Amino acid sequence: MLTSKGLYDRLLATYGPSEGWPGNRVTMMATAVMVQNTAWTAVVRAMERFPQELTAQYLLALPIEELMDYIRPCGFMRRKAETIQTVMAWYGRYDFDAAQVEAVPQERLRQELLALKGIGEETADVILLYAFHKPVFVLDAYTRRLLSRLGGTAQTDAERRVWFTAGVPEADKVYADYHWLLLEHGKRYCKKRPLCEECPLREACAQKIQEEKSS
DNA sequence: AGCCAGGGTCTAA
DNA sequence: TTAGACCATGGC
Repeated sequence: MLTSKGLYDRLLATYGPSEGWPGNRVTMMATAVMVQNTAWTAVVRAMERFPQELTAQYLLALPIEELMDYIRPCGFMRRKAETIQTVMAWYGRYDFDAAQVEAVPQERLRQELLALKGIGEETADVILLYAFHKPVFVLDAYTRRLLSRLGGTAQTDAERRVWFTAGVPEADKVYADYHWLLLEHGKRYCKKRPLCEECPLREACAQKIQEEKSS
């Protein structure tokens, strides 16, 4: 079976280096909430509805109904509007100063984020990685699906994390690129089974594809 | 026309 | 502790 490093190299060669999560830190955190169980195109449409650039202070000062209206295209607007303000209030505990946040150990930050209503493991990890440059490997629907199709036998997220991080430099830049590459790949191929014929990873997935055909 | 997106929370058993 | 309902909207 393909190794994690092999997969990373293959994806990098295919799609090139990532452009990272778009927007400044605050935009990044807000869009991380907006994209929960939502297509990225909806997030883009929501961002276009805001009358100005996002800052933490602006988002905190917005009446909740107004914030809900801006993010409407993303769905789950009641919950997400509340969560966005909750995250910004959390950022306020550090005086909206990224350097202060980054000075805190990764695991403690993770616990703080997980304690916020509306922030689960994936969103917490994405914020740690892309907003505060902590070396966290992010697991999401795409990475789980792809690992399974490669023939991975990991049953839990802990096991999946071990597989993905083995043999790969433990650096936020690498994890960020890797996560982004997995998404780029997943959006193009793994969602649509017929496209497997032209997928750059088709040999690596061959066994799984065969199993599906025969069932 | 229905299915599902880069999830998370709450509740019931 | 785990499965299932629910949250809302838009793209395809």
